[in-house]
Amino acid sequence: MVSIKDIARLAGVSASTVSRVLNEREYVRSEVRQRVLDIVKERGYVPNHAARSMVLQRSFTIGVVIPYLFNMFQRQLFAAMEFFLEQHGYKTQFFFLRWSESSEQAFLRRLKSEALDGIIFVHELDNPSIYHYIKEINLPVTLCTFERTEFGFPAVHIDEEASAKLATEYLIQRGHRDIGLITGEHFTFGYQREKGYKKALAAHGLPYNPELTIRAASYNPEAGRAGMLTLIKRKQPLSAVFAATDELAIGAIKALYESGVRVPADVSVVGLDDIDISSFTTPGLTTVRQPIFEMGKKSADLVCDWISRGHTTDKVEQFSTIIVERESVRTIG
Amino acid sequence: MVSIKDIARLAGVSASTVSRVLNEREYVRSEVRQRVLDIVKERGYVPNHAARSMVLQRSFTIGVVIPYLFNMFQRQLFAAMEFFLEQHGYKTQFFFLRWSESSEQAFLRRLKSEALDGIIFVHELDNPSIYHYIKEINLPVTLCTFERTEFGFPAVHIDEEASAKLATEYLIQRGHRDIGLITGEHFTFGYQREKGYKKALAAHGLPYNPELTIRAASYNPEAGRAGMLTLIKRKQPLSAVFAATDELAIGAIKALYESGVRVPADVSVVGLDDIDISSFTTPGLTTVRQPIFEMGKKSADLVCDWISRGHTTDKVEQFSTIIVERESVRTIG
DNA sequence: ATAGCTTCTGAAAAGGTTTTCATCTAGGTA
DNA sequence: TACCTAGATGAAAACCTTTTCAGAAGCTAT
Repeated sequence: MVSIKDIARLAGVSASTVSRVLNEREYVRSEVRQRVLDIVKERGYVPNHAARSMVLQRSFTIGVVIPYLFNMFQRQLFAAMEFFLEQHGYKTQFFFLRWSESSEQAFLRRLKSEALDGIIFVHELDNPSIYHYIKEINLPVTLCTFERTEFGFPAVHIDEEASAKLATEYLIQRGHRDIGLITGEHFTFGYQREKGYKKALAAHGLPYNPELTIRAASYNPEAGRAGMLTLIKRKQPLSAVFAATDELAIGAIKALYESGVRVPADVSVVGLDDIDISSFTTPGLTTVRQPIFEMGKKSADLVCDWISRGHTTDKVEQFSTIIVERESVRTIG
Repeated sequence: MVSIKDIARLAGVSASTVSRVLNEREYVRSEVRQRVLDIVKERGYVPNHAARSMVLQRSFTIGVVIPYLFNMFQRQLFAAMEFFLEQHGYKTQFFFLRWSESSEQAFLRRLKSEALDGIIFVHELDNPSIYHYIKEINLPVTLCTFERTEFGFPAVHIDEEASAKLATEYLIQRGHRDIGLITGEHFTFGYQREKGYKKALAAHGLPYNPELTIRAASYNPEAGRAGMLTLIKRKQPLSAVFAATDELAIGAIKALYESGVRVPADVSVVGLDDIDISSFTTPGLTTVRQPIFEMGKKSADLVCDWISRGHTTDKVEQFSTIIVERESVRTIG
């Protein structure tokens, strides 16, 4: 590997001068500059990243921290983040937290060992000690899909509760009274969406029947399918289901189909997220759209803002959500 | 940030000794070792990654290079790779190639600037110059989803052609004669799968009708939907479609459904990949299974093998594929 | 002629680690 | 007693950059 010293020697100048040329500093004769540039090009010289990041005390990379459930929603979010982070000149480094103490420790170690320039947290962590640490070392950060106002971190999110309420009310307005819920555990959004569902019922004077809610093991289609199957077994009156994520909804529809229940003729289903596969299911999934791409972009912009500005902007961006009507809901009565 | 020197000072020893303790070298009194370890723990010291990687001339990270089509197949592949790479003690760094000359140059620059310990290439690149360069600098590498025997790189892949042939023959054996093809461009697997389709027709004495093949703009559901729509417009006799990827198939089914054509009653569809959403579509997608998880694992194992062994194993692992029967195909006649 | 700028350049330090080499001590051997 | 060896430790070099500081050369203003 060719180093800056090699270039210096070849050009008959010092390493400092080469560095000045490369970093576009002033005070170097244009004739010298050209000579150095030529040699750099000829030899294919590229600055060593480790050396640079050591002396500069930064790594030009943003960490994206995410609990290990690598689903379709996250895929879309990542694609957006990576794209815009790169536009800002940063590399993206993913950290998949695997929900164990040791994985959290490992994360903290990596956080210290690599001089990350910033972090995006996707989904809320169980253990707030990490946030305290980040706060303490004053590392640029933004939260994505949730907020924690007490830390003063910038955040981008939707109103989870209101969105779930919107989905549920959509069903109520179409005459549904016996509405099931399939949600998951461990993540705040799961609980918030459950709360939104309950609020919708309450707002319309509908009783809450615990027999109609399923707390699935995860948020993926398989969990949705299993959840729907047990819901069916309970033999409660049921005309519609709100699934807390589109993936759960897709699984639920499959379970209904397998059980000979027609969607939406017999049971209606609405999801939340609007991942891109949702417009390709049959029937098309009626759901609440979360602007995934824009949220990814905004997250990237906010960390980079903090970094370049040198201090937090403390900005919380709440994106609004809308119903997107497809074919999985019917109007009754 | 606390450095090795701080620990040394605190423990009343030299930095060398601390380093020896941390790297589990011999020749350090157990009493001293314990003292150092205690202080390391107390201060939360973690070695600086940039410094280590500079002196060691390695980065403990594997690059995963992939053309920018971040689809569901790749999501599953990534999840597997990242998981096993971490088990081997490596970090994963993704490089999304965005199909421009400049993006390839940028990739090469990053390749040189970060001392990657190894690379996994997913999907074949248009431009073989990168492979030549890798070969030249003798960087541990493995190819995933394709092979290039002339370079002697280890590879994990399936027989694309045979798998497509298998899918097509499955339709032929069920009495289908007028079989459409929806594939995509730019990627070798797309062309190989097309070839497999043609071979199946030929092997069974069926004529190849170019009016029945669609070369879609991409490999995602949207492209599949658009492709199917134009195929329908051509008004050729058609009883089945082979879609080169499951995502294309999902889009095709949607288009059929929108056009009032029943699947599988009127037209049968088979895909290839068996991504995990395929068992959740309605009807369930009959497809050819590619062992995605195992392939991801194997790719990780092979690079790590090369690294630890110090020389290439030159091993090409061809995974076998099987039909997984679901509900999107009917038997006629 | 002197002092004081400007422009350009190089030497050297710094950043945090690993490793080599040298040194020191204690114990064993001739 | 003199010498050697093994174990334990520290000093210093090396990895590759950037940046600070100092100095040289050429110019302008006094």
